[in-house]
This record gives sequence, structure tokens and C-alpha cells, in this order.
Amino acid sequence: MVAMAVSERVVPAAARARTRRAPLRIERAEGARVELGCLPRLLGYSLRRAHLASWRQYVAVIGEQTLRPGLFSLMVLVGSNPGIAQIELGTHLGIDKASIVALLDRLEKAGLLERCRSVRDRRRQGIFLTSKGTAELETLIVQVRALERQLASRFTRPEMDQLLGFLQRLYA
Amino acid sequence: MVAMAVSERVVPAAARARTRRAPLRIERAEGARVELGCLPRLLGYSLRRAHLASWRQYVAVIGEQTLRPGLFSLMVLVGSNPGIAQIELGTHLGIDKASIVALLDRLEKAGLLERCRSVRDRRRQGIFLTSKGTAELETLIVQVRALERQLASRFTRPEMDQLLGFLQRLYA
DNA sequence: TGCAATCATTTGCAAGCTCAACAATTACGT
DNA sequence: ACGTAATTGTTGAGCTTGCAAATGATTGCA
Repeated sequence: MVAMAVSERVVPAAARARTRRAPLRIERAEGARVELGCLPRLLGYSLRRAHLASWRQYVAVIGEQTLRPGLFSLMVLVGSNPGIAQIELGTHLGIDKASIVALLDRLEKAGLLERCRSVRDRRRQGIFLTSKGTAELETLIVQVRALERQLASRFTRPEMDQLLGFLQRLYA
Repeated sequence: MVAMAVSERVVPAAARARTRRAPLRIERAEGARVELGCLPRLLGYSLRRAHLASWRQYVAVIGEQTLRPGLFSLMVLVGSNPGIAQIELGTHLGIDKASIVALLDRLEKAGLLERCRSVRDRRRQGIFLTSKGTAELETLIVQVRALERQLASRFTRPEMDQLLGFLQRLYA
């Protein structure tokens, strides 16, 4: 293999300086096909890429300045559970309570929701959508549904159900 | 529904101040079950949570100070394609070329790989693993395989293949 | 030769996430 | 009832990952 390599050998300065020989560097062919190795069979890799793809499609379709995916799911959760505690949001979104604080700050500053100190347990703060938040969420849900239909178009209905079930097995 | 609400009503100061009535705030029951709404049927939400779960398991098992998932897949790609160009890395990892630069800087500083200016096209820099990088990658691959077996244990073999195929449809 | 495209880099920025420390409040064991 | 532990929310520092725009060097092409 080494003998067959007619390409130029490119040895970096650092390697030349060292006494022990460095691995041989043989220049890659111009249009050589990229070998993915074990990557496609790694769940982590596929999950990462699929997640990134759906994230980017969301940003491309829904827009830059509106609510990002994370904020959107938070709003949905608050909408379905008025008065929910911040810690519950954290557990069901799978993120730390410290992260929740920053997200809520932004949404509250935008006038989309409000925090109300609980009377029964004064540590708690229930989260409620404002009327503005409710309206915004409704229009957003319409857009997201359209986006989801677009993603779902690559699957039959039973395939989609199966995929969602598989993913749920991973995070539940 | 409003009439039935015997719980304390908690109205924030901001809402009281305004003339037009704000949405009624009724305190949530203590141990009320959280309603996920449409979230579990949203691919974006499930992908995000599954990805996060696999990420955290990686960090928990493989460790904090070794290569993160992103750097790992980059190393695999370099290992399978010695001399690969940075832009090829970007396209096959699904990230920007500007991000690649920073990742490579860290790996090069750690002595795991090297950049070699191409002779044929002096714009290009081929990426090669060092011997240290090759060794590190090999031990890492063993760990990752064990981790993947752990994740895969929740699926039958055909299910796993199906899941990987579904994900590929999303990002390919 | 001159102009456009490509590859790598730099800089600046923002989103998310984590961790550790902290205050206020509540729960619990004895 | 009292003291200790646990819970809820907050703050701040820090890290990783990602993008966009501008730049320089090089190559390809007309």
C-alpha cells in the first residue's frame, strides 16, 4: 500500500522535527468519495443530524425573530397547563431549572406569559399565558402543524407512529 | 368552569392595573398531572428530547474531559478518510465550515490530528490523525460501541434498522 | 490577463446547556 | 416544637455548538 502510493507525500514540519516516524501522509484523491465509517450505524450521530435538520427547517419556515423551537414547546406546555410550576416545565422539557429561568424571563419580557406566586406554597410561581401569549401561540401552532406535515410527508402514517414511539423509548 | 373554581385566584399586579380584564388565573392543583398537549406528536419535540438523552448518556458514560460527541464523529470521519478536506467534513457532519475550524483547532492543539497543506491545491488542507489520535480514537470507539449496545438494547434488530432508516430520511 | 469561484480563517454573535452557590420556604423526624 | 433536610426559584460564570459576514490566498475559466 505504501509502495503503491504515487501521490506526493506531505509531512508536516512538526512530524519532520520529531525523531520517531509519524504516520505516512498520502494526499487524498481529488473527488474521492467520503467514507462514513461506522457513523451511520451510530444512533447518536443519526439523532444529532436529524435533530439539526428539523431545527433548521423550523427556523427556515417559521422565521428568525419569532419563538425558537425550545420556547415554542415551553409555550405549548404552559398553554396546556395553566399555572404550571417552573420545575415541572424543566422535567418535561428535559432541561435544567436554571435554563428555564432565562427562557421565562424572555417570554415574560415579551409579554407572552406571567409568573404568579402561589398562595398555597409560596416557593412556587405558577406560569400563565397572557392573552397576547395565547393568541401568539395559536398562530404559531398553525405554522408548526404545517411544518410537521411537511416533515411527515416522508413517512406513511404507521411509519410516523412507529418513529415517534421509538424516539419516546429513548427519552422516556 | 369559572364558577366551579374554588381555588384561590391569583391575579398579578400588572393584570390588576390594566383596565381590560386579564385571563383568569386559577391555581393549579398540587400534584396535577402535566398535560403534554400536542408535543409528543411533534417530531421536532421528540427528536430534541431523544437527542438530548443520547447526548447526556454519552457524556455520563464516556466522561467529561474526553472528546464530546461532535468531536468524536469528526475524528471517525478523519480516521476513515485520511487527508479529507475541511469543507468535506462540514458537509458530512452537517455543520458550517467556520465551526469546523474551531473544532480542528482544539483537536490539533491536543495533538490528535494535523493539517497538511495540499501540494496539488494549495488552498486545501488535508486532515490526518496523528498516531496519538489513532490510538485515542480506537479506545474511544470501543467505549462508544458499548454505549450504543446499551441504547440498542431497547430495540430489536429490525426495529433498530428501521429507526436508523427513518432518521436518515430526515437528514439526508 | 482578469474575474469569479473555492477553501480556510477570523471575528462577532447568539442559543442552549451545565454547574455551583444562594435565599426563601416548606416538610419531616424526633 | 425545633432543627435539619429538601424543594423552588434565582443568579452568575463558563462551555459547547452553531451561524453570518468579511478577508486572504489560491485556483479555474473566459
